[in-house]
Amino acid sequence: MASLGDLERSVMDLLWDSAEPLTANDLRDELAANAGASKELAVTTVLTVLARLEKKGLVERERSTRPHRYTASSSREDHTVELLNEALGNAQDREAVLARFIGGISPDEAAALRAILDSPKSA
Amino acid sequence: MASLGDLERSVMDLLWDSAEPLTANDLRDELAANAGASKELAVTTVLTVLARLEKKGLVERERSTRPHRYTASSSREDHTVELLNEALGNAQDREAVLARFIGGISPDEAAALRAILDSPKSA
DNA sequence: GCAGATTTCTACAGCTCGTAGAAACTTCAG
DNA sequence: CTGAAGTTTCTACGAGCTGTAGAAATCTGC
Repeated sequence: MASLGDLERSVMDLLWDSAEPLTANDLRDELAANAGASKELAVTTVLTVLARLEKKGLVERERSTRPHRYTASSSREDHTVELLNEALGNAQDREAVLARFIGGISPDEAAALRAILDSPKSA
Repeated sequence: MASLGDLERSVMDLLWDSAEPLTANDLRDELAANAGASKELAVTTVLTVLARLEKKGLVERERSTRPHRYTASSSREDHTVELLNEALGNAQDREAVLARFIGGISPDEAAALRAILDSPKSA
């Protein structure tokens, strides 16, 4: 239950980047703006996608207000972490994977990682 | 170009676990054994899946031998790392994600990570 | 109560995946 | 060389997911 389609992803990106909840119309407008005039989606299209994202648990909807307002149910980072864990899930020897993974990241990120590991975050 | 279907995944698992290249018949038999008698796939089914996996670049095929022999083109770990990077790919602030990710792994793995980071692997 | 905005329902085309038969091809025995 | 048995390729279909949206139902303010 992870991979998103292109449009679903675009919608999520907008929701993640927005501090405020957005309506379907807001999203339609933003999508049009971001993609140039080439993309003039029908509002029903956006609503369908939102309904699907809601069903997938990725967005929440305020039904109280009349134009329903949608928000991402978790941050982009948390979502990405979920993806990472999912990808790691079906790996038996996690450590071997992590080793290789670490080997491939930039020195900056390695430094950041070390800082995180050494930080007293595990209270 | 990442997610595999159930059967595709099963086939990859067998190929990854095998030191030797396998034929479609080998795979059909193993699949039947692993899944109990419930699964008696036609060989053509296995061949179709193998062809698709080959097209995806996940398996390689020896056409020289008569029953073609198939091998995974990269190790399970390398493949998983690719998935990880793919998941991270569409995240802007990789460090924030990594921080959260690290926060969620087990102490053992954290220790392993530290060891990896500190090791003189970057030759 | 109605017009306009909004949401829900229904639908379809394109793609992937599991599944496999039919047809073509290869190879070995006789 | 010829045919049978094994192997591979071609073609296909149904199910599920995604982009897309019209039609119909619903709501809301005037």
